[in-house]
Amino acid sequence: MLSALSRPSLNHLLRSCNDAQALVQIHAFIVVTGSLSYPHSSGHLIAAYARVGDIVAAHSVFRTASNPNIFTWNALIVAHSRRGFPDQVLRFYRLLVSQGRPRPDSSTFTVTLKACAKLFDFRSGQEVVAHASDLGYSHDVFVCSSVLNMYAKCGNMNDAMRMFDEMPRKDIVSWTTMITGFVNAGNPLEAIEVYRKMQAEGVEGDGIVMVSLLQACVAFGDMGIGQSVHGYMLRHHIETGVVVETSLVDMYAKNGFLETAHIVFEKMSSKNVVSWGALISGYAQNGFASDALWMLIKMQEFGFCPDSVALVSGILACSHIGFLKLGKSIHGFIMRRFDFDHILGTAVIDMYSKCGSLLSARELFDRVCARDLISWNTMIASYGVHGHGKEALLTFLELSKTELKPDHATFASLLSAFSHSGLVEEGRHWFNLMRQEYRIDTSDKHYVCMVDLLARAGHVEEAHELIQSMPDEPGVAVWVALLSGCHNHKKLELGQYAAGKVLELCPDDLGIYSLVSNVFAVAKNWDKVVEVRRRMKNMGTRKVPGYSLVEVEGKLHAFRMEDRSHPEYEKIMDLLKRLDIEMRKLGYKPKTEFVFHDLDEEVKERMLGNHSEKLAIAFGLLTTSPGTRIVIIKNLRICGDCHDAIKCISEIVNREIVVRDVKRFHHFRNRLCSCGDYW
DNA sequence: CTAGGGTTAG
Repeated sequence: MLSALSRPSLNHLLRSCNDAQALVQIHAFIVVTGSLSYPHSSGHLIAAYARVGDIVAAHSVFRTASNPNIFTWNALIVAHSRRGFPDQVLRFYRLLVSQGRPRPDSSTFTVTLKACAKLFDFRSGQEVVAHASDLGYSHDVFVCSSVLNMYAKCGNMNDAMRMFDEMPRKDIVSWTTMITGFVNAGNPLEAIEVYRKMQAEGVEGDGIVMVSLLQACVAFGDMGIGQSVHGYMLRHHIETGVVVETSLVDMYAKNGFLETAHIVFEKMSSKNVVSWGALISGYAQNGFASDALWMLIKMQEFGFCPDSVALVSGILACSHIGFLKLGKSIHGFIMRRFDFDHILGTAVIDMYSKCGSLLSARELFDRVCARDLISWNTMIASYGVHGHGKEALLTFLELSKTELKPDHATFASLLSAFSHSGLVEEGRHWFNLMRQEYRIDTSDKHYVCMVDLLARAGHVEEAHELIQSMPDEPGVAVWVALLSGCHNHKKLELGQYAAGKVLELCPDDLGIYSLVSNVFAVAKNWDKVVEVRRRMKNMGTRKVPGYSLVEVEGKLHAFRMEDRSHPEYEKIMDLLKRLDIEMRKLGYKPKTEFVFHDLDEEVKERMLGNHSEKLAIAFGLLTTSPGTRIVIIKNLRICGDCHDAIKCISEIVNREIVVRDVKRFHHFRNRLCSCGDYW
């Protein structure tokens, strides 16, 4: 004969049970001894089943409970909340309310309000708030901070603030709710302001508050505040866990301090996939592709399976360096393990496009069901950078047939596609429609596209008039667009005016200075030429070294200008020498004006011949079979001489050559180039 | 006697 346990010891047993099998036995024991009728015991049993992940068993206990009290109900509702089923929380809350008994208590309301917040369901939230206040919970700190959070998550910071001000007692949770609310509303200044008030009232921040503050620093883009938060945490011995430390890693990474981010990461007491994801995305977003990919491998060596965030960052890194082979294999990994969501799908589409495989990008775009506006924008932009303006427009028209509404980014991509393809009429037409029909505010970006489009086609006066009609002060890119158009069409007067504007705005791109200097040189304005040259010399230290990447048999090969370190250097130079002879027969003349040093013509020619893209192409020709297409990824803008040279090379060797520079793709096939002049 | 605030991505 079994004897029943006392109520406290039974409840204690249930609370400490974390093993599914043991729980089943305890359950059987409870049933046999008839202890289920103890108050709270069925609640504890439900909670225990929820803890071990058996929501079905939790349900059945609830159903068989003879007289469920509020504790039993709460146990079931909390079980759904913990397992991430906010809609079920709401469902059982409504069921409870419709029965009229037992009376919901403070916990019922807090959990339900949290569910509304998660679902961004403001209407249900208001319903719950009304009910809670009817039952006299308007001053309950727990209920109040849940209401604050519900308002904040539903984007209603005004109501949240009003209620917060009226709260007689505030605790650390209600303060934090307001701080994070403002951070998420994109108002980091207000968030920091609330924190200051909290401090002034003598409430000391905890780890969670620090997380919010670090996020505020990221949103604010202020490294100084971030570091002082870190310092404060150390001085005040604020308890840190994975989440807090991950936020620190993220803060340093997003501000571009990858070394510090890595040190903090290494020192973490424990790490999880999110910590890895924060560091990897930091590397990927700051252009440190190889570090991102290295850490993606490392995390697996440490036993972590990459989540979609880490994979998206890996994909992003591949896009950066044109690593198609690895991008493809990550794509495969995703297909085996995940369903495509919007973000994964868009990242992979973008990767194919950026690695030169526009067709694969489109194919995936058509196959993936998870498409949102950003996916469409990405596809339109992909056509644009590849110089397929017509297809960009067709895709835009397809988008128009969906429920999605094109935004400023859609039009930026579309207009840019027109400008890269020389579709002047379309550009004018859609620019006007954008403003008049779609009511989208024009930004600097849109003007850059339009000025570029018009000026490139020779309509420099119209482009200038457009600039003069701009509501805000035009940025340097707008003037550069006008300048390059004037340069191409030998409009010297306006060109020099635009050049002056460009110089005023101090761009940090050497290529732009060379364009400026060129315009003055053509106009025989030698004083200005000398001045520009002097400024170029002064910024020599800020020069980014140029490099080109080419993928051969799944391996990336990097070349820098005059890079003699490559084992095949002799063969590469030999091939380039032989090509040079053929190129000259086709009328190629080295454009020595693209060497910005005062040197002999002969030396300049030799320097041009050593440009990284030429080395990479020669290596590609030597190592791939005839007829294969060669894709080059360049970190700077392709130079005008290389542009001419590659046109000829493509014809001589009968290969399709694709060069991606910072702005767009240049497709070369048999002396045709999809983008006209190199600018 | 439980419940409310927190980390990474296109």
